[in-house]
Amino acid sequence: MAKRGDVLELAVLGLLRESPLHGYELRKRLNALLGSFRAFSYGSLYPCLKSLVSAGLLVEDNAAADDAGPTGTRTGKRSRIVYRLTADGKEHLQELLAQSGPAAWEDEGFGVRFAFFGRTDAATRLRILEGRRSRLEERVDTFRSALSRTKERLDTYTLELQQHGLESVEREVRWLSELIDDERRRESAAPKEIPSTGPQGSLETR
Amino acid sequence: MAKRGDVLELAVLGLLRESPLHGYELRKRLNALLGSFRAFSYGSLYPCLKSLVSAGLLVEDNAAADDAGPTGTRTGKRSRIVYRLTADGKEHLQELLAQSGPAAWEDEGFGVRFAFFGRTDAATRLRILEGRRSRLEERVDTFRSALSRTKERLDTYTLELQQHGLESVEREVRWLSELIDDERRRESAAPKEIPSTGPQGSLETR
DNA sequence: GATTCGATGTATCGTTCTGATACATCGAAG
DNA sequence: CTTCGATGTATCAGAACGATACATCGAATC
Repeated sequence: MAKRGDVLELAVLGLLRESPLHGYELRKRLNALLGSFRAFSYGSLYPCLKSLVSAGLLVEDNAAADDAGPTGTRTGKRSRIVYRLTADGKEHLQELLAQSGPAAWEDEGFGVRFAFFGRTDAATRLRILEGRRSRLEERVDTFRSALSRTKERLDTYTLELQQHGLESVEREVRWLSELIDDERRRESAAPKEIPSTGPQGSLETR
Repeated sequence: MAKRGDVLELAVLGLLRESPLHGYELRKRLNALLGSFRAFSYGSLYPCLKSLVSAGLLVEDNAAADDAGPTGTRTGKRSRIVYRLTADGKEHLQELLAQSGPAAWEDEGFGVRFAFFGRTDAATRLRILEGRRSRLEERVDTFRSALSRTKERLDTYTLELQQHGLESVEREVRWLSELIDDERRRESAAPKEIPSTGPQGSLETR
């Protein structure tokens, strides 16, 4: 199925869920949000926006009323195309966020899914985190065995690179484990409802 | 200038420097070597091989003589196209490995460069490592300031994601610093020549 | 001893993505 | 008053991807 494009679609819908935005601002937030592992160009953003509009998930809105920009109040008359989420769009977003299969924990999709966990229900969050973790664990196994097989005839720098890559993934696994523990703690604290304020301040919703 | 394709080219030349290989095996080693941060498909490998052949850096070799494969001795008559580095190819590879500009320390190129550090001279290694480190340090600064600016109005999970991304880059910087220290130690131990056996066993050549 | 199956092996093709660029307006600096 | 960088929309040639087709091999399964 589709891969790359789906990620962009989800990211756009997720960002527009907060507030309507125009292309330029959208791209900035996109790359600020996912900056550590992904970047999008206009060449993919604009086509994506168009297809979302024609699918009825977004509408273009040429107004230029209020803008919570850095400084200065925007007063009208700029030629900016503001994109806004429709009801269908919101629904579609919720459907995407409710997915908890491989699409949600593979490399391409996980980051964006995680960024919008605030709109994802607890059970789905947990499933995605665990899926992601086992995915990475199997990658660790693959790497480790490949490493022990070829360790002897490997160049020093190659070896160092492999080792570092392996440790990066292991670190990722530990991170996920902590997140999973947090989720579990919160779940047992409020078995079917989201707590308004958790007892400890490590992870709480807004 | 060219970006993506250059990486593949360098990786292919670097791998073939060790021994002639056919496409399938080449791709496997490619993804084993760079697996932690990059994957190539046949759709890019074969065109790359062709262009390298027509540029005279590689020659096709339809023999099937010896093969240091996992088990079993290959005895002839398989339809495999083995690629071998020409003299021009070796020269070109050395030129590429001697580069120590931005191309060598940006995200795309660094990994491959590092993997072939065994064939790169000490001064170039050091320059690349330092370039890479300062590149990542400035990224850390960007991230950190963006984070402190938006920390308050950020979703918990988004914040967690940013934090984790930031820590990943910081870890990378520490790794590079260690490597740089090692290089410096070795350089001062043998100011213009590569030592055959270093006094401590952290990093030595083959 | 026939058959299934996964690994090996070469190759291409439609779709998607990128990097570059063009073009235009704005605010601030000099 | 003009230069410059940030903002803003948009497109295009070329590159890369994922999928797929096709074929042979070794080893199991029955």
